[in-house]
Amino acid sequence: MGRHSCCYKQKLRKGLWSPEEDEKLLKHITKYGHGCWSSVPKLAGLQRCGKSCRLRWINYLRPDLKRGSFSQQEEDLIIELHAVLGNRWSQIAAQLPGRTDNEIKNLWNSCIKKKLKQRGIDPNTHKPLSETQGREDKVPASGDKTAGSSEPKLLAPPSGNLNSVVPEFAPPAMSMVDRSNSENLVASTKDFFLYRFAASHESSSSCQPANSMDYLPLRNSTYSPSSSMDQNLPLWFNQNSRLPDMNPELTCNMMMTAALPSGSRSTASASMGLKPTADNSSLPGFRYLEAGNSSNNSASSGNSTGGGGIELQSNNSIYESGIFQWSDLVSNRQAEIQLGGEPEDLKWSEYLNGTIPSSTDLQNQTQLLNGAVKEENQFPVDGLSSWLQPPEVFGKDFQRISTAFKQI
DNA sequence: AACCCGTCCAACCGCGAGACC
DNA sequence: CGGTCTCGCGGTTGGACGGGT
Repeated sequence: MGRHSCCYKQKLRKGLWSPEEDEKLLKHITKYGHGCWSSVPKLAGLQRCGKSCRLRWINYLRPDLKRGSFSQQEEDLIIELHAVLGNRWSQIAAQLPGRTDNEIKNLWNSCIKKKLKQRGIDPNTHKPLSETQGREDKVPASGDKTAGSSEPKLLAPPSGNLNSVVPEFAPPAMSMVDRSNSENLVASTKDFFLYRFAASHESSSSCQPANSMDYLPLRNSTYSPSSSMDQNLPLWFNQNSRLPDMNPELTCNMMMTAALPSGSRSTASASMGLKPTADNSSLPGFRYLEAGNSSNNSASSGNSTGGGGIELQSNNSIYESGIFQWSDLVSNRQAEIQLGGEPEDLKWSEYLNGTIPSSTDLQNQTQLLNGAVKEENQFPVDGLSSWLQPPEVFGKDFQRISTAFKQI
């Protein structure tokens, strides 16, 4: 390990990028892709290190970047995600389409922190300042990577009262599976995080990882203004990720029931090998799911309202029990989603497909849900997929959560 | 006009992790 | 199995900018 080799090289430019440099980099990457970043500057004729080129591309030149100030919805989402994820800016950024981790980090440090403090909330713990002031001197200095806010909330909820952080959260776990009391305590907290992941990933209508095209936004509010809530709930799973050491059935049930409204329930298999393709990525109501690897599964078409969602087969649906009220859960989100950025949504679709989704997509969706799901690691999007790499957001986080709860 | 100061943000730095040899 | 390379992440820095004096 050690320092990046490029750091030793001489005669490399540093500092702000000139328009000419931007143009060179942009032309090179759009034409050839980045491949190995260390070779990019040489091939592009830039006096920069590969690291610098990568950063410039990710933070500035990438075509899917959203420009302009953050909306209130985006800020709220950042705060919520930070409460759960801590300073994992890249993962927070993955929930905010077109935004970079750097951008979000800057926003947090320069703006959101202040706002939270003005509201009497500790930005590190998301608790009222009055609660945390006594312990303020014990907060590790920034730079201590082993502590602070970067990993604080996986072993314990951000506050004693989950609802204080996620007001709409209603722990569904107790009614879902018959567990012992001790298990319930762990499971309810675990459910909270699983729920938070599902919820946070459906929380934005433009739920699209910022730096990847391997995860497509499964949203249709853009295309179907009168769509019901279920259509607005994209759910993301890394097709490469699994949920190690967790009961897959329970996990799947929780994830899916938390993510889908009762009105949209149809059945699908516990093994969601469904992956986004250029064709299905923009399908209304279609959700990209993967929760495991079991074999005896099939997806079936949904006859749900407004385009159909899919849900894991569940013997213990919390919806059927009537305990978990979807409408309460999603009401805030729905408002957010419907207020969400239409231009960006359209941009994504156009960007990926070159067209705006038509009604034929609905037919495609049905076909897909009937089992004609094509497995693809990278869907072809006119070469774009070759230089946009998938994040490991879910794989890492589920593993972290799983590990964390194993320790409880 | 000149200076100071605070804010914002692009870019850099150092490190961990994984791939590869 | 250890060394090297590459990538990606999070923390930090420094310059541009704007407002106040």
